[in-house]
Amino acid sequence: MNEKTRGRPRQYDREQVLTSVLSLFSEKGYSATSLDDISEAMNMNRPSIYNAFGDKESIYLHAMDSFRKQMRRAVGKYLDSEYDLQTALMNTYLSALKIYFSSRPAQGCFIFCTAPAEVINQPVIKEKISDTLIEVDEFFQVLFTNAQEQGDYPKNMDASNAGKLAQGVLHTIAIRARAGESQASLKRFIEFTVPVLCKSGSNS
Amino acid sequence: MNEKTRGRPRQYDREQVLTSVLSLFSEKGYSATSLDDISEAMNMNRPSIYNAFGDKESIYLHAMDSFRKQMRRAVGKYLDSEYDLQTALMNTYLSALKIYFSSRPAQGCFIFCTAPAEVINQPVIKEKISDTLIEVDEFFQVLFTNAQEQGDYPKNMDASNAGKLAQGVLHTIAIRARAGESQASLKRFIEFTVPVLCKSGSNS
DNA sequence: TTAATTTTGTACCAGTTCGTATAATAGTAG
DNA sequence: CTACTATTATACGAACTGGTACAAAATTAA
Repeated sequence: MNEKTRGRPRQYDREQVLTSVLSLFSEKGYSATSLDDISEAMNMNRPSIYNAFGDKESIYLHAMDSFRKQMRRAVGKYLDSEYDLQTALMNTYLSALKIYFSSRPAQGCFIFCTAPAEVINQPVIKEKISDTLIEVDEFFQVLFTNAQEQGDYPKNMDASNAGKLAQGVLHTIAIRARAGESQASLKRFIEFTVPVLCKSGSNS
Repeated sequence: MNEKTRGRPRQYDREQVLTSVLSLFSEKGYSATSLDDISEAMNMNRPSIYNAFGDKESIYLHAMDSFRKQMRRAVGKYLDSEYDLQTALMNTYLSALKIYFSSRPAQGCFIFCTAPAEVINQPVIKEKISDTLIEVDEFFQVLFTNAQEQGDYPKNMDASNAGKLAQGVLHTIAIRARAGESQASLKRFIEFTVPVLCKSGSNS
């Protein structure tokens, strides 16, 4: 696995430093994070960082990708249709909660809590956050479509908008976690919410 | 209304410059906005700004208050119980949409899109955003409680969490608007969502 | 007028910002 | 051993940062 290349060998591990800078950006946001901060967190000096990841905006974009990967690893399995709708939603939200509360104090969702601030003057970030929204919408939409096929969700409901609403729940718990609302309170909230999302239509 | 006071008269209008700086912060976020930007937007020089509003963080907090006032003016009337639940929710969301799309490009909600980024290292902003969440939760909770009293919403449902979910819808349309989703698309989304929020329980 | 008071305008400061030019280092290839 | 190459390390610079000291200006009070 360690192909020998010419030149001085790099001392950093790409995945690892991305994780570090992700948690740094997650704490301070994009604009409040300086390259000195980044350099210290990555334990790399400036030219190395530039060589590896480009400028500050580009580093941030890499961090966004890294976070998306992390989320996919956590919830991708719930796309398998062995889970019924209610279970898949519940597990997805619980997985998200775990990530949102994984540091102290809770930082919520890296993307939805820090990227929106930058969006107006940073078109590339805007595009990536929009892309993220679409991917997550599709994730949830699949859940509802599968449920419709299995008679678990009314077919007259719009699975696309249902998916958007389901992502909306993610947004609000992200913001609330970061604002200091407790994990227990948010767990009660999703326990209330999941049945609402599922049964809307003609159930009891 | 123009009480004569000693000293050189001020040349700025407090409400007006707050509106200006609100729109500036809304565009760039807290950290990316410099005092030079602020000074230019307010058309005031630095010492005057300090004298009137304090330091940068304090200016931002004033802008948050100003935005909250604006929202209250827009949706406060829907607390009157002459509106049924569905109408009150719909009108509230439509009013929010109007504000979220009031500039080009759409900037979404000033508070929920720019403040969360700063929350971890700025306790005062964290407290104010938490305070905002509580106020809005209570607003929506009142809507559901009133509906329960009028037999318009099932009494076995938890009005508090229903209110939180209703605010969640606000969060997601705020983020989506800022990320570039169209107003028409978001209108369709809330038209789907409002019935879901209202009928959850034992309706058709 | 003169003094007192408040706001405005200018100019500055020390610290930080992002980015890069240049040199040193640690490997491989021949 | 010598060239070559890729990474690391140092150091710098021009622009900008938030905040303030100090003087000028515009008003009221006496």
